[in-house]
Order: sequence, then C-alpha cells, then structure tokens
Amino acid sequence: MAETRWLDDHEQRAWRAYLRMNTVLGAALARQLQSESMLSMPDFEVLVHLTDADDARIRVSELARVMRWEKSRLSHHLSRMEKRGLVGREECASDGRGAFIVLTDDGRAAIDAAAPSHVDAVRRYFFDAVTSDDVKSLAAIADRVIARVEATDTCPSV
Amino acid sequence: MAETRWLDDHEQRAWRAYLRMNTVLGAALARQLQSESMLSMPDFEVLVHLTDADDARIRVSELARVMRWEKSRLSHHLSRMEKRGLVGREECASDGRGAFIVLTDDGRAAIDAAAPSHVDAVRRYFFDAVTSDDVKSLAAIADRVIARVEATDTCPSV
DNA sequence: CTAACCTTGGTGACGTGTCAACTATTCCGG
DNA sequence: CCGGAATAGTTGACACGTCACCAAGGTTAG
Repeated sequence: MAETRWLDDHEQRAWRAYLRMNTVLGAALARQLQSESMLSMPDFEVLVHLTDADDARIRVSELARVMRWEKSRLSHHLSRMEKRGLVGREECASDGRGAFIVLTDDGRAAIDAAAPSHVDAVRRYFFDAVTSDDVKSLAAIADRVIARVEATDTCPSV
Repeated sequence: MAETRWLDDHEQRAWRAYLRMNTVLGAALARQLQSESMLSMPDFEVLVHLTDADDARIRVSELARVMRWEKSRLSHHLSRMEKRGLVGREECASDGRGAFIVLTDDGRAAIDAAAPSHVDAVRRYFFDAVTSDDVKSLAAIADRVIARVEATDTCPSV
C-alpha cells in the first residue's frame, strides 16, 4: 500500500457529515418509531415486507432474500417478534424443512398504526430539509456507491 | 395526523438507495477494518480520538463528549477494549470519581496499522465512486439534515 | 458542618447483529 | 433404493447499544 492518499479538508468534512447524518437521522427515526408504535426499525422492515407478500405469508428463505438479511439474523429476529405476537410461524406442507411466516392481527395493527407517522417522520427529518435536486443527487450518489461496493466486495450475488 | 403525504416514486427510490448505501458501505468498511486490523469501527473511532488527545490520555466524560457517545456505551466499549489490551484505565488524582483512559502500545500499534488501509477503503468504496460536485452536494445535504434533526429532536445540546 | 444535590463512571438486563456449527429434510447420481 | 451433497432453518456464543439504576465522590445552601 504505497503512499496513503489521506482525505483533504473537503473530503474529511463531507465524510464526517455523512457519518453524522447517518447517526442522528437513524437515531431520530428509530426513536420516533419506538415511542409511537413500540416497533424497532428492523421490526418495521419485516412487517413491511410481510404486508407486501401474497396473503401476508412468506417463506423464511424468501423473506431473507428480499430483505437481504442473513438467514440467521432473520431467524433470531423472527423469534423475538413471534414472542411479542407480531408474527406467527407455520409449517410448510410441501417442504418439511421449510416454514412460513404469517402476519398476525397484532402485527397488522402495528404496521398500520406505525406506517403513516413513520413516513411523516422521514419527510420531516429528511425530505423537508433538502431540495428535489438534492434528492436526485443523493440517489445518484447512492447508486454509484452501491454499485462500486458490490462490484469490489465479495458476495456479489447477495 | 391528517392525510399522510406518502413518498412518491422518486422519493421512495432515493430513500431506499440511501438506506442501502448505508448498509453496504458500512458493512464493507467494517469488514475491511476487521479483516486487516482486528478492529471494529467503534474501536477505530475510540482509538482515533485517543490519538488526538494530549499525551494520548483523556477523561472518560471528555471522550464521551467529543465522540457524542452515551457514557454507558463508552464504558462498556472501553471495558471490552481494555480486555483486549488496546487501552488502559488510570485513576484521576484531582477527582476521585474520575478515570483517565490511556492508549497502550498495542492500541497505538493497532491504529497506526489500521488507519492507512481504512482511509484507502473509504477512498476506494466512496470517493472514487463519486465526483467532487457530489461530495459538495452530500456535505450540504448532510449539514441540512443534521441541523433539521437536531433542531426538531430532543437533546439539542448533545 | 451537613444535608440535599449533582456529576462521574460503572453495571445488569435485554434487544440486536454476526459467525460458526448444527439438525432435519430434500435432491440427485448410481 | 441408497448415500452423499445441497438446502432450510435454528441455535449458541459473543460483540455492540440502550435503558434504568447505582455507588462514590464532589458541591453548595443553610
């Protein structure tokens, strides 16, 4: 690794601002969701994907695939959500190894109650603070960075 | 909460891209740091701030303040780092409650070894993927979002 | 001086995330 | 049909973060 190219002042400042935005924005959204709906952000994501599924039921592996979560992480998280009554597990008739995750009535109620105020918070904290050109820029930046990371990093197919 | 203003397609796409960039970029940088230096990102942050401090020693509360970490989080993390020999704890003569955190030789060696390749990874994964205008845009976006969140959210002084 | 209060820092419990190892089932070549 | 490989999903150990609480030392009003 010859001659590290350190970050210049502009880069340093941008990088720190980006990291800090992640921190404070994530924390603010998590707090809002938690306090109004008793859901964490991961809970919310799982419920969203479950709502999207036909008949509000989905195989664990399929859920892991669309969420891009490790199966282990998903399994742990589903266990916790099941304990709280947000989702249920059902056996799969056609594959003895498989399991379906189903949205319970409580889970449905939770996501219905949480979604509007969560979107509102995203708008208040993020979209209301930036211009529509900013939104375009950010999408472009994110797309390029994602492509770069996924091209360079291992596991290109996940 | 009257009439939720849902995200339109552009916003939806930008928001998802932003979230995904956070995920993959954070994961890639964490993996790189871990595999080359046996340090986590939080480890790295702590060591950076410790290196910045006069005499590589700093009071716990001061460290928490500059890092904007909860004292509890910092205390837990320092315990783990101390167990690995990266930092040490010393009593404070002038305040019986206080404690100094000191950078050990191992800690110094770890950060010295980690920093160049970490910066390199930030460059490869992020700065090489975007233009210098993008960097300006992102800094501006982040500054505005941070200001917005901190103005709206509780705990303005943290 | 001393009682109320504040500050410093740590602890335990619990939710979350990753890794490696495991069980049970299905698939597939012979 | 059988035995090994692949797949589905779970589990346990451990790192990380937050919350609520606590212990011990300082600070200050009376």
